[in-house]
Amino acid sequence: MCPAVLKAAPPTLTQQFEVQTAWSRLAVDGLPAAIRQNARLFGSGSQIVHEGDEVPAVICVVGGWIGLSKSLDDGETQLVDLILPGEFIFALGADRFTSALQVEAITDCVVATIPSAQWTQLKMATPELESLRQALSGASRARIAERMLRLGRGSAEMRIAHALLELCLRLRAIGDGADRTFHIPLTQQQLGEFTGLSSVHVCRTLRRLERNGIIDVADHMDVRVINSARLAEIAKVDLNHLCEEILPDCEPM
Amino acid sequence: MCPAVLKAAPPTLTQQFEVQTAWSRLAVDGLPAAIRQNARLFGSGSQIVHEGDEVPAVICVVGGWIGLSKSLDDGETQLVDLILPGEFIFALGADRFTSALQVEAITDCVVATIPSAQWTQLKMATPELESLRQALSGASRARIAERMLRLGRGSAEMRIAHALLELCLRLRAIGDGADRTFHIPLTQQQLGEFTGLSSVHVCRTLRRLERNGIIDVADHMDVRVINSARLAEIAKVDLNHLCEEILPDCEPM
DNA sequence: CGTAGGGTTGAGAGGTCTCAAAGCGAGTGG
DNA sequence: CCACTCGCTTTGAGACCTCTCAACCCTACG
Repeated sequence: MCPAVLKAAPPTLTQQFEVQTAWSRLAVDGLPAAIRQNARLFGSGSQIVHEGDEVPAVICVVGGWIGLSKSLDDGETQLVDLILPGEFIFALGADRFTSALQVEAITDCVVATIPSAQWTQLKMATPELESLRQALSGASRARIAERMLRLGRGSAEMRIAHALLELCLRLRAIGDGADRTFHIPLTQQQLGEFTGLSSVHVCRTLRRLERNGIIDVADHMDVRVINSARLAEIAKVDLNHLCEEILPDCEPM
Repeated sequence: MCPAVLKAAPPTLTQQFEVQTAWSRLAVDGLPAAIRQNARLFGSGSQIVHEGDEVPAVICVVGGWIGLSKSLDDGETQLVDLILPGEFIFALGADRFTSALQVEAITDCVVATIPSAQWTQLKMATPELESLRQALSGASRARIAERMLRLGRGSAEMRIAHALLELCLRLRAIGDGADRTFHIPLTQQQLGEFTGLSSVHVCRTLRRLERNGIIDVADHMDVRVINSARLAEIAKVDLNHLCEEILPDCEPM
């Protein structure tokens, strides 16, 4: 079920660096090399770091979607954050050796895990990496807070609407989902784990939004936002504000 | 309602440094001085950083409880994290100028906000500060993930039980709440904002736990955990594991 | 003594969950 | 090429949990 690592990263991986990201615009010489050197391919569903594993200092997602999750013993799972291409994962645990979160490949993906020692070296060479870390982990924290607010206080509709808008903005930021059409590589079950809903209720909620002409969902989560103003209203978000908050840099939609 | 800053920190503040913390055990010469220099007293309810404000690099909580929260326009609020004496707040926003969270004094408290420039200097002088940052922000992230899991998937009882255990452990770690008796300076309303419940339901849930002989709650949140094994079972936590995860260093209870 | 801010308790409404069954599409082996 | 299976989606029905509203109590405080 979980084919572990597929294979060492093939040379073509370099092409994936074309994703426009915060760090690709930074003049950080060592970083691309370090990423290239550590990049590996993971099959969808495979664990990149197990909960409790020794963890690398930084995990760079080059291509594909990563999920950070946490589970109860009975299997109930919460997707705490989704990491998209161009984003990094920092500070997985309280000590530097144990991960508090499970890091799983949602889709097939290319990921570079950078060991602490190497990261320290890189930071010596390029102090800008510190601002990069700050920007990316701040953005992650902001996203999580925003989601947590709706998890604690919002309706199913609000949570779904918010999740769709968040993902739409983030995808746009990496050059995907222009014209507010995009694919979400999650099952309704996983979207439920992300929003704290049962898969059944995710389905109902999506269809209600669709019936009301706010979005359109085709085969397996091909989403088109038809009425983004209305969707933002349901999600109770200010799009401009959300954008500034959850993206390292941005323009509104 | 919100008396802003009460006054500049009086000399007696130094006494509050007695709290045993991760960083007090670190040989970091510059830090206590920097904290003393920037420490101020805030009255309960006052804003330390407003959502959207320019933010300091680090906020050090010397005494009292701080709440990090996020609100919807209609006033619905989620307490994303609670910061206790000895803990620091890092990386409030995606850019370094805008806070994604509201930072509010829950009780009267002593807080030192360290500007970016000074923090950078301190880090130059004492590289260990980097591990400190990593430990503390990792712990915060772990706590948030743990809570988010229960927010998304758990019952009211599980959330309350977890919150009580988390706070009990964290208080014990700073020398408070030995014998599993401790005071939580939150109203039931605020505990509801922390756990994603209405204040009414917080009340009912606490009383149910009390009726079942698991905890005892006296005037205004003086909590005594009577049956910690049962409470952990309800919270679905492994105390040892939780301890390692959410505290920078620890012993189980 | 009156007021205000919590806490407690009840009743009813509503949202979300679970269980269950059926539909659909892609991949597989006959 | 067709059955078959498997995973995912869709829909219905009923149960259950939590919310809201509302009243009352209690304590601290002016």
